[in-house]
Amino acid sequence: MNTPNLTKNQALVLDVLSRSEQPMSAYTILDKLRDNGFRAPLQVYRALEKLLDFGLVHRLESLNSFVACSHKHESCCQHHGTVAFAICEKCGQVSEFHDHAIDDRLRGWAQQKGFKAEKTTIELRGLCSACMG
Amino acid sequence: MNTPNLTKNQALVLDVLSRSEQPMSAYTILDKLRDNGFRAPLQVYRALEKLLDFGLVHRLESLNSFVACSHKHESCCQHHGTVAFAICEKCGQVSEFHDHAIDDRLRGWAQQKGFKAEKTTIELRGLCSACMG
DNA sequence: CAATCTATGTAATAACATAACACGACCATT
DNA sequence: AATGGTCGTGTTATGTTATTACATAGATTG
Repeated sequence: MNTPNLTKNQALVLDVLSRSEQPMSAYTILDKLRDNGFRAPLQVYRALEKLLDFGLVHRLESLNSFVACSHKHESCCQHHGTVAFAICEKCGQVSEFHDHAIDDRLRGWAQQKGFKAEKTTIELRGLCSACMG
Repeated sequence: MNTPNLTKNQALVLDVLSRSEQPMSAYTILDKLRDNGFRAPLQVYRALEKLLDFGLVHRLESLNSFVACSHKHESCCQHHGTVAFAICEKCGQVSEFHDHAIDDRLRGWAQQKGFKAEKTTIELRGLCSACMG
């Protein structure tokens, strides 16, 4: 899944997400793109679907929101196994990380149980160091 | 957080969830409980909120659904650290498991980054062994 | 040119979740 | 018994997230 040329809508959505410090819901993205001709949620969801496929964007399940992948451009996260997220409840900052040991344990469990994992979600909700005070 | 006596609504919701082979959305639960006098989503959500607190029910973030905790009664999951779920896309079966090594790695990452995790979500989506064929 | 594929636009609706307000049961204290 | 507090509950309305269905336009290819 190499990152192909993006369509206009995909580029707009990715741009908005990339500039944001925080995850955004589809509807927030929609609002930001009204001036660019976006009228309906579907325009956002369709762009997001592709961007997720390309690995340029991640979906945060526990927030029903989306973030741009923090691994800037070219050859993104595919190489790193599962992506984990630490989400600060206070400031909204999201840290993306990878851990091979965790991947191994999950793979081990799946193998032992005969479970074939297509997609793995790991999300920590809490407070980042800056917000702990 | 010991498991206290449940109220009528909490008991009804837990009962419905416990009998189900699959995770249920709040609205599906609501439908099942119409005959018991449930009329509005809030009745379900309020019961779920408490059951989640008690650790008798888990929320599956990637499904916007709920399951009864598989550790039957008394002294549930609190003792096991983070709970992980493997969810079969085909049959809906959910397997709940715990892994101390994963807990350790996540704790290690958090400690190193100064992140205080309040709640951790681990969900595998895929196919269970019975559905792989 | 037709056939097809992909991206797009629009409207309507479905699915998930919460806010706001009211009422009654229970319990403690006065 | 009266007061006040907390908690569970019921109801209506509303807010938020996501999808279905249908129509159009452009590019590509046989």
